[in-house]
Parts: sequence; C-alpha cells; structure tokens
Amino acid sequence: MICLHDATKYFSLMLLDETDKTLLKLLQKDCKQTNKALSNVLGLSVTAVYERIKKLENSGVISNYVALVNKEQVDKSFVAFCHIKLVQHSQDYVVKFEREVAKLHEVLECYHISGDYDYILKVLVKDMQEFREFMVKKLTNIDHIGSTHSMFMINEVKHTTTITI
Amino acid sequence: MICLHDATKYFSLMLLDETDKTLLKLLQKDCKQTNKALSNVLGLSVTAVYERIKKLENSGVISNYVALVNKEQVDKSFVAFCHIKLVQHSQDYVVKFEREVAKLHEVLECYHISGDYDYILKVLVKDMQEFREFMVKKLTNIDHIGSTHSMFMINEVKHTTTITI
DNA sequence: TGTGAAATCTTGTACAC
DNA sequence: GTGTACAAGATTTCACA
Repeated sequence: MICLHDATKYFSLMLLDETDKTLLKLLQKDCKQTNKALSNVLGLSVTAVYERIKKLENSGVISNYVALVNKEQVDKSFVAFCHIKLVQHSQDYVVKFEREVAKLHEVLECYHISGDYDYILKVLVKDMQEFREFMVKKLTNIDHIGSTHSMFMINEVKHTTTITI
Repeated sequence: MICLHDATKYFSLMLLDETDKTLLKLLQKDCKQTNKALSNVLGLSVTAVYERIKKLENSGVISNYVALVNKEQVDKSFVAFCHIKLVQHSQDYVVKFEREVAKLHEVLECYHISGDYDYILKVLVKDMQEFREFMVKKLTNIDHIGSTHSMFMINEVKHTTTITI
C-alpha cells in the first residue's frame, strides 16, 4: 500500500529492461501467478523473479494489486459519461468540486480536461433510474456546477487496466 | 482466467450478503492480503474466507486479479479522450472498426455511446507528440472513421477500479 | 449448508554462493 | 544472477452446529 511519505521513493524513474517489461505485462494480466510459473516463462530463477518484483513495487511502478469485479455480475451495468462545466473557475470552486466528486462512489473516474467542458466523469450505476437519482440527488447537489451533458454506454468494446510499456 | 466455455457458469447472478460485499471491497483495494488477515477483519475463520472467495471467483463476480501500474512511473502520463464518428453504421463497418480499435494498445477503453459521436476512447501515451503519431499513423488509418474530436487530460481527479456494491 | 481445527503441501522469503 | 533451507500461507479433509 502506498503512503504519502513513500512519495520520496519515486523521485527517479526506474529503468526497465525487456525482462521487466515482460514481467509487468504478465502481472498486469494475472497477479496471482506464482513466482515459479513466472520464472518458467521468463527463463529466470524464482529468486530473480522475486527480486525484480520487489524492485518494481518499491520503485512505485507497481502501485498495488487488486481484484477486478465483473460489473454485470453485481448489477451495475449502466455506464454513463458526464461532461461538467463549472460556473466559475476560481481555485476555491475547483478544489471544492473535485473534493465532493471524489467522494461519490458511483464516480469511478473524473478528469479535468481541455475543451468545451471542464470535467469528464465515468459513472457506474444499476440502470437509468438509478442514474437519474444520482444526477438529481448527488451530482447536481454539488455547488458551482454550471451545466452537464451526459452520454450513455451502448456497448463496451474494450476495457483494460493493462498499460503497454 | 475466464474462458469462453466458462460463460455457462454465469447464467444466474450470485446473491451477495453483507460479508461478501465487505470481502469484495477489501479485495478490490488489495488482493494480496492473506486469508488470515481477511478473516480477522471479517470475524470469520480462514476456511470460511477461503470458501467465500472461491465462490466469488467461480460465479464470475471476481473476474481476475491484476497488478496496477503507475502510469507516471512508466512515462505514459498523457491521457486523451477521443470521440469518433463513423461515416456509416452498417453492421459490417461497426464490427470492423471495433475489432481494429481493440487491437491498439494505446486504447485502454473504448465504448459505443449515445449522443453526437458514436464512440469514446481513452488513450494513453507518453506526450503530445506520441499522441499525434498515434492519431496520424494508427487511429485515422482505420477505415470508415468520419470525424474525431479529442480532449486532453489536464489533471486526474479520481481513478479507481473499485465498484461499490 | 455453512463453519472451525488440524494435516499437508505449496509458495514466499532470506541467506549463502 | 542461482540453489537451498526455513517460515508462512493456501488448500484439503474431516468433524460439528
């Protein structure tokens, strides 16, 4: 787990060789593989794999290990993207909006972006009714929101957490 | 790992009690916790935790376990969102576009959406120059693309893989 | 059906080379 | 970087509510 005071560890970027990159690819696909299985693929000893993983963890390249949940299996199949414009862009308004939006568990992602709108949000709920509730009771209750524009997911073409290095 | 013929396992939604939900919350935050540590938090035996996790895996609620990589640490800090409109919406064009886009490793997410544009893509690259290369050499080389509109991330306010159930 | 305790087998981790 | 040795965890079996 990454703590605030660990930030000092990340001043310099770690140099990754091809073996590190392959290892990261494997771990991003399945982090429950045993070091023995990884050692077979990489052609290294178990200890070498162990040391490399520890180095990737300590340098902050690997931030954490998580279980991914199938949204359909937990009845959260409705994905919406909300564009948001603030009424003003003073430091005060921005900070407050960002803090409030981060608290909403329906919001999986929120980015400050260039363009016509200030923010884009990815929202995950059960269905259109729950989305309506979310908009009326939660999102638009946050101060300083000027306008919103929502788009709904028809189909998920691709969704990966794997970064190709 | 989920295989095609495993799909039969997921016909019915698994009913989750409060303990399951807490367990999922814990595993979505950190899947490397030992069953013993989880059993302490949940007030269950190690076996009970083990059985519950196996059930969540077999029912498809947990799809897989992955390492999350810090994009800044691997020099992929530039995030762009691309809206894409197709010239036509015949089955043929749609299928082909979706297949091609899924192949691009820079595209982490791609959704078919409602609204003015057909698709929204989340693209991850090193910098603006690499993004330009991506657009010119890869994305716009895909057939049937009518128009695109890109937005760039200024700041990441929130990004989680945790679904709150 | 779901839970707890002990037995065993596998894996992670540390150390010497 | 490798191989070995020991500690720790995962997994199975069986008894019990």
